[in-house]
Amino acid sequence: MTVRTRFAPSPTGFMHIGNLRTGLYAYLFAKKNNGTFILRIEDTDQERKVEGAVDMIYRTLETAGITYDEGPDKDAGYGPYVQTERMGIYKEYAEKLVELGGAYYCFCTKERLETLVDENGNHTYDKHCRNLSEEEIKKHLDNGDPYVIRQKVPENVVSSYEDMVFGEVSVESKDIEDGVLLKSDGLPTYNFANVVDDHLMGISHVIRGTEYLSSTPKYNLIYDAFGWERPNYMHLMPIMKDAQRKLSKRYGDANFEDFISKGYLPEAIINYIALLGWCPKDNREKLSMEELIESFDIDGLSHSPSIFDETKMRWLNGEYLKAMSPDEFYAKAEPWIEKGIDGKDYDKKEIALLLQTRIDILSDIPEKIAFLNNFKEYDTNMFIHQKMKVDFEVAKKAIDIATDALKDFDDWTEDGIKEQIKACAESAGMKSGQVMFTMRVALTGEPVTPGGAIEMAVVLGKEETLRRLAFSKELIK
RNA sequence: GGCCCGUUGGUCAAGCGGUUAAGACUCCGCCCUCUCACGGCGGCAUCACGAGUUCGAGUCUCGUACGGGUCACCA
Repeated sequence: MTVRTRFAPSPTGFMHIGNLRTGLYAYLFAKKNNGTFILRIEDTDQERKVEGAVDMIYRTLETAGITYDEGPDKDAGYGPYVQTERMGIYKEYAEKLVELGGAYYCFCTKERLETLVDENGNHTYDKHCRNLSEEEIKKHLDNGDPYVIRQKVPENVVSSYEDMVFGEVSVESKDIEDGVLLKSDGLPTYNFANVVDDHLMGISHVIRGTEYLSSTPKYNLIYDAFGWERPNYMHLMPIMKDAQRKLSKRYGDANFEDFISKGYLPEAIINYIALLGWCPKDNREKLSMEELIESFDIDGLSHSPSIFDETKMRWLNGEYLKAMSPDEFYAKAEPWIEKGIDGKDYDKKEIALLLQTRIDILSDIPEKIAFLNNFKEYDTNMFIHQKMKVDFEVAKKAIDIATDALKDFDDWTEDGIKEQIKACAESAGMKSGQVMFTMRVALTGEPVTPGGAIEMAVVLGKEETLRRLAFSKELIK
């Protein structure tokens, strides 16, 4: 069987993580089965359309590494791939369905429809126009009366199908409404456009959110009425913000681009969301796109919603950062380091080396190195260290030792400085650890730094190192 | 409310009738160590509840509770 899957987002804003995951799974499933992955833009809802949203979809898929084989700009004979460019098609098929007995004209007014509300406030259609005679229909049509075309749901049948994730799903036809297929403005509803497009585009596997799980039998009835082959279905549980709420655009940072600008790597985001609702057979946690394709299987799909946990995504991102070569990491980190040192003349490569194992996301960088261009009065209590046996007296002595050791010293390398400090500490009768601890604080004014005293001295350079030592000495007094 | 779907630690989750109920994140402790981090080792903590089927149930069935979805000329 030729596998053809599709991702059909609506251009109504930025690309939401949950939505992206649906696209990812459709992509993985297609690639796993040597199939074709198709992008279709579902923009029939003109009211919710957002300017620039289509570009956002392209951009997101590209940086996420999800490449479609067919789409608006890659027509393989099934186009157009944008629903508003397919408008003529739907009306034609809706009329065809009427001929086939699977749909009918409905001339009910909005006012009449509004009176049809059940005790729970839900709209229900009473099939008023289902059995209009040929003459009545013709009369309305000739009058130019506005109309919609509704699905003619067969009576007393049970529509069921085998969902690839949930197994058998069935719904009785009495629970299915004669829904609108073609609106009075001549445009199709999602329900209809979706079926027609999926069929015409030869979609073999429909992969989408569970919100469609219970309406799928209704769509199947349309396939049946046309005499079309039904596709296979895979419904996906949503990604949640917490136990009750779906991840929502309103909470701000649930979209792909935001995470990218916060310093997440696209591959880490993809990896993480792939694992939300799916688990590979071997339980691996870090997988590249190729590995995801290789190990993707339906068995691993979850039957229950998953809560999005940014803490874990941070961790995963950190793993990706650590796995990079120093050069790769530097390329990614450089702009953030620049931001942190604010134009000061420090060796950015050296700084990158210190940072690589100490951050989870790139945006952690500026804060971690702020002390480099911001060194002023600090709390001297930092010098007091029980375990190290350092107090103010020891600290002053240690600073003196360090200063003396370095003021005429020129081998400004890690090894060089380290040996020099060690030697001088010992000959002064002090533990090198005490000197280095003190020196680290004296050089940074921070309780926590991305590296020890020696590394800090190397990054700061000789001149700045001596200046800060002197400054700290004064401060302790 | 009707219908549909679901429920394993705080979170992601493995598990497909017999397990000491994996693993990961988080958190805590220890080791390493000039702070932190990395790395290594260890720890806390889970089968929603009740019946049934069975020699045996997280795994099967049925109820209950809880959660989600859906009932539009939105997608």
